Amino acid sequence: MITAEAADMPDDGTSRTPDRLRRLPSRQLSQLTTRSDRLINEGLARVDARKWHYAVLASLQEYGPGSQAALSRRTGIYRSDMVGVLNELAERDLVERVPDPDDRRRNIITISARGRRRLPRLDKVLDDLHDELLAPLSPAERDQLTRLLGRLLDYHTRTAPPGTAPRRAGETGE
Amino acid sequence: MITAEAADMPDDGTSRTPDRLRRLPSRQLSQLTTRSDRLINEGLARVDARKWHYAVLASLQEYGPGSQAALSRRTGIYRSDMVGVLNELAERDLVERVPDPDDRRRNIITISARGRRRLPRLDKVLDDLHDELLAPLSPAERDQLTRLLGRLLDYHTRTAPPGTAPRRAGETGE
DNA sequence: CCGTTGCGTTAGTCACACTAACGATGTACG
DNA sequence: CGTACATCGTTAGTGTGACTAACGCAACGG
Repeated sequence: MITAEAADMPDDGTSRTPDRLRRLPSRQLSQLTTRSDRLINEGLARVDARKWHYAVLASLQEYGPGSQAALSRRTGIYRSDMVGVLNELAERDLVERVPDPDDRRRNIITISARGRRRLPRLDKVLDDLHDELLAPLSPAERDQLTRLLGRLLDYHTRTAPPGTAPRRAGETGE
Repeated sequence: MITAEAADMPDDGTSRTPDRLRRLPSRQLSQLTTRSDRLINEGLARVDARKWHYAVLASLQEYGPGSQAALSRRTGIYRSDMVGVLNELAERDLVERVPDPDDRRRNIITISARGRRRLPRLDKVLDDLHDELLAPLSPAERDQLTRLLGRLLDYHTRTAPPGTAPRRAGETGE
């Protein structure tokens, strides 16, 4: 009783997603992430921010100033991409980038007063956005979800730290 | 007692992710999805498949043959991208693409014998990959997770069907 | 002194989601 | 019956995110 083609319900298949796909966690994750990312990006764009901005500002606030490389490690943003993010933040006077006198390779990034003021504002925006994201879930369920995700994330960040490159495997056709 | 900079634990910040970020569901989702996607893509690549292949084959198996547009709707793959996916599947003789005599705009896509044989193989591969993906969770927890994700997905697919374009909002700088 | 390692930066790759526009066809309606 | 509109398959292109490669420079370590 899986297919619904020969029966009396005329189903050209236009209807909806196959069962095999609907319950596939990897698929649920990527679909939901697509929605989530869109929601967050749009919301942050409305206040002229991006999620990387928040990540960097939060990191500076919690751990204090640091080099770009350190920031990269804290936030998970690649150091190649960090350059641009810091440019954007500096343009907006949310951080200051000054050369480290003790190690002339480094820049030291500091959160500015303006950046410090910005952070709670972004907290609020994100909070509201997550309210929309998690709308159908009760507080307890939201908690469950973040705990489950947290555990998975822990597991996978331990076993596969970034830099573990994606393999390109056997291509038969083409 | 939030920051750990002035105390006795020398924390250049290289350590780890700020708390604000770690518990952010949207962030957990995208990070986990990155890992998940990598895992799945690599796993499928090893058997010369991609997730879209699976999606299309599963859809054909469950709902029977259909036009490319119908397949798009079932799988969530955009019809612009469906072209390429079907090319790949046809190259591998997993589907057949024949013009619909009743509607000359349409192609009718049918799963081939080979495709039908392929599907359980992919089921197995995906099953194993999900075992790795969800490794730290008990069966009950895995179930919880998929139910929570399912509900969120339901909610957001109802309220924001694809085609709801991402807004590009006020850019002050640049 | 020299090799390695870390830093900031530039440039480029690949996949994904999505838009725009096209020509050919089908459908509805006045 | 004709014409406006919708749908189909297809091509091309956009923006973002994650990531690699390579660079020149500076620091560290033997």
